[in-house]
Amino acid sequence: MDVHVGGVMAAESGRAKRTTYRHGDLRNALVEAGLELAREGGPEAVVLRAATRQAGVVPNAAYRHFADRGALLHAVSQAAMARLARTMEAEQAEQAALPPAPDAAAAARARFRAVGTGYLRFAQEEPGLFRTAFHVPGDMTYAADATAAGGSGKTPFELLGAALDGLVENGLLPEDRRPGAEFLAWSAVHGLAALLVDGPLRGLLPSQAHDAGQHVIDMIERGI
Amino acid sequence: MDVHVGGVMAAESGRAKRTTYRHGDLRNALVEAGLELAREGGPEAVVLRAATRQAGVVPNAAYRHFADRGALLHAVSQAAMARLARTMEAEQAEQAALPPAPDAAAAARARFRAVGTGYLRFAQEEPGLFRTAFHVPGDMTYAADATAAGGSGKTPFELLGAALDGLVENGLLPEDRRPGAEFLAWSAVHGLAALLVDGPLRGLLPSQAHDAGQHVIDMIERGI
DNA sequence: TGTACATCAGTGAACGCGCGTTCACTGATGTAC
DNA sequence: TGTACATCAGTGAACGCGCGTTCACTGATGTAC
Repeated sequence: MDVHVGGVMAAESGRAKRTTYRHGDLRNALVEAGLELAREGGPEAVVLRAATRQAGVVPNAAYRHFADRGALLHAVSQAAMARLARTMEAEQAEQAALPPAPDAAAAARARFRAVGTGYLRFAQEEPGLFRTAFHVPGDMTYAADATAAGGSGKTPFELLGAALDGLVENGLLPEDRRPGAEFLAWSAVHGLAALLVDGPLRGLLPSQAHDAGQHVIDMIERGI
Repeated sequence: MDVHVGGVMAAESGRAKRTTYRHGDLRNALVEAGLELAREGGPEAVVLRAATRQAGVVPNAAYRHFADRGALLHAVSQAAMARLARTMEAEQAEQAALPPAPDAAAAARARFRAVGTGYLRFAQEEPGLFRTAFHVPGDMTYAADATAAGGSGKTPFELLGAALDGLVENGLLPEDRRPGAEFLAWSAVHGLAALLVDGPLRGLLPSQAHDAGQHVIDMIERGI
């Protein structure tokens, strides 16, 4: 039941064992290994030797694909950000599919709330990846960095912007309040996420965390 | 111009040089050294050997006062939290002293806003300490941990709670909105802090960051 | 007031560890003739 | 279609590093008589 990928024998789980001298897709394998490490230990756990070990390769082989450990970590961080984007997109899709077709304003509002709900869900389900996504900041705010985007080609920040635009278009947010609104919404949701992931709210049950998330999003809708 | 502290010769800056066999106040010196390390490198920089080096002592001397590196880091984290509390208290005191005596409601509101402003000021001025304060979460939410408190004996979380109580007492916050309000306010302010310290808003100028903070606090007042 | 002694804070030397990174290499792959 | 060769992905061995932690020790301090 092994799967061949360019000369790689990948057991269905655990580390790969190669049958060929060449690996074939080492760069991706290292990023994937890095994600696995980050999932459990956050950015500090993205250790070059551990990643190569998991890819079934000698440590210095990584240097064919990354300048140094920082470059690997950066790639992993971008990949984690892309996963965040995908979770947000999935949440939006789910919300859109669920109930009987509502009016356009209700749909825009649901899309906005799904942005926050998806963000929080990702933080709770994948705290290690969440922390890793935000570890190498760069400028993901403005740049449309494709490697940090989800299926729609939008980064998390761009998804939020689009949702806010939807609120304005449907008269749910006055146009003069639009500028800078992403930072207000983002701060509130990101803060709850940080408190849940790292901080003193770490012990909350998933249902409690969900409720807290809905309350925070309520506050944003009122206060934005 | 050296100052004697229990047999310790402390140069006005830099690392201490002892004249006596005994140090006299090593526990405090290690926490202080840890704070200095954390200030520049966050929690990861709180390295046992570096702290003892800075205290002018052999590495294993630390084990007279801390069970292991984690215990030292925890103490440093608590100390950082206490500094956060003091910054918030200082901000409140400043606000209270400034303008002509306003009515009680305005004072309560100013005290509330000062909680957030002080929190954000600390995050910007001392990002390393801010990250360190939140690195070992424990349960500072509920426990009145004296070592994490400021001059008033209140932890940051308790300062926020008291400010919210003040809003209720002065009719600025409906009583039925009070429960859980600290988590809404905290999330929003903490999120902006995290984005400023670690995240994509890291490059903001102090004045821009201040404006963003005031907007977030405005949102909280509206949406809470 | 003076001496003997217990306490325990800090010393000195050493350990094993995993890390990132370097070097000169080997051998599979794809291209040119 | 078959052979020679350049390319470059992965190997193997080694390095120096700072780390946390352990051990048996030494000597300053404070207390009991």
